Amino acid sequence: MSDRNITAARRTLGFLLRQPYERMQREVYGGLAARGFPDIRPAHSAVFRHIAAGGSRLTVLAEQAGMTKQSMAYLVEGLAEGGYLVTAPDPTDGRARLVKLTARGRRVWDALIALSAEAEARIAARVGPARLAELRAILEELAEP
Amino acid sequence: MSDRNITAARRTLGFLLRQPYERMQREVYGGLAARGFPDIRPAHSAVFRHIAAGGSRLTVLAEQAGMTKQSMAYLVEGLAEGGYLVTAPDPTDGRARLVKLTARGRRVWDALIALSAEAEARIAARVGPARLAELRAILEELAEP
DNA sequence: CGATATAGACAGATAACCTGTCTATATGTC
DNA sequence: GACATATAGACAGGTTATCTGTCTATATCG
Repeated sequence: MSDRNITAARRTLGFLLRQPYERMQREVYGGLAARGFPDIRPAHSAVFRHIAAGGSRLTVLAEQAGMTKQSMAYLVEGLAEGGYLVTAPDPTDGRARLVKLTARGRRVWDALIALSAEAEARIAARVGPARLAELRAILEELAEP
Repeated sequence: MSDRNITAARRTLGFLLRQPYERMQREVYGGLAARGFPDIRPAHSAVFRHIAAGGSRLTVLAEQAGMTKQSMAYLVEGLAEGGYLVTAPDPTDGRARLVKLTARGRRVWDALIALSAEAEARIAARVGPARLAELRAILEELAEP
């Protein structure tokens, strides 16, 4: 009734992908806020996802996340202010600085993984573990090259 | 090597959902630009997706899209400037205006549907139609309540 | 050593949202 | 019909997450 256009055209795959993605995002970042990290936002995952144990260069992080150095610098700056990261000069290159997680940052990373797993478990509870595994397999296949 | 963290934790479902979603988005809106609609951006789909044939009220569009009236007004304003929409007073309510697609707006809608179908067909070509149908079925199931 | 490339800082812009407030118009109640 | 309340949307202003362009300091290569 309200969505005459959509149902006539049926829902696009993009729309169908976005719904659970955004739902998971709300659940995960809501959970993070509830666990005492209210200033961690979805965009920050670009940092957490790629940062190496021994620290990473801004430029490398930006490249891995597929964004500009400036954008990454903005995200890193916010996280550093919140005490999730520290930066130190790179001893092997005077131009560079290494960005490293603090203990607090590592706790966020752990929480992020745990909350994602919980959200995924809720999906398994809804559609069954087999369907979830199928979904995962297809998405992994799509992610490949 | 670079993604030690991620592979250790394996890729989150959220991450796996986002990749094809963003890819489709790039393909669809890139295609739209190539077809002569370079000023249509992903956010505008919130308007196209919900607008009724006879015109819709701003407030209704905002509600259907899950955003504020102000945000919807911003999107509608841009589309009206581009000649994709017109607004007219609602004859049944002096406070309201009806937002309607122009012929140009309808061409965008058609292109949006066609380009989404093409993107989906490319996925079918990669993973096979059966896998795509499975993906769609699971996502539809997740979208339900 | 000098030319060129790279790391990241600084300045400024834009898109896509948000909250809060205000006016005009409707609507339901007495 | 008057008045209280609700609704439609405009106006002002803020934030987040990106971008481009430019600049300096440091490296590296020939």
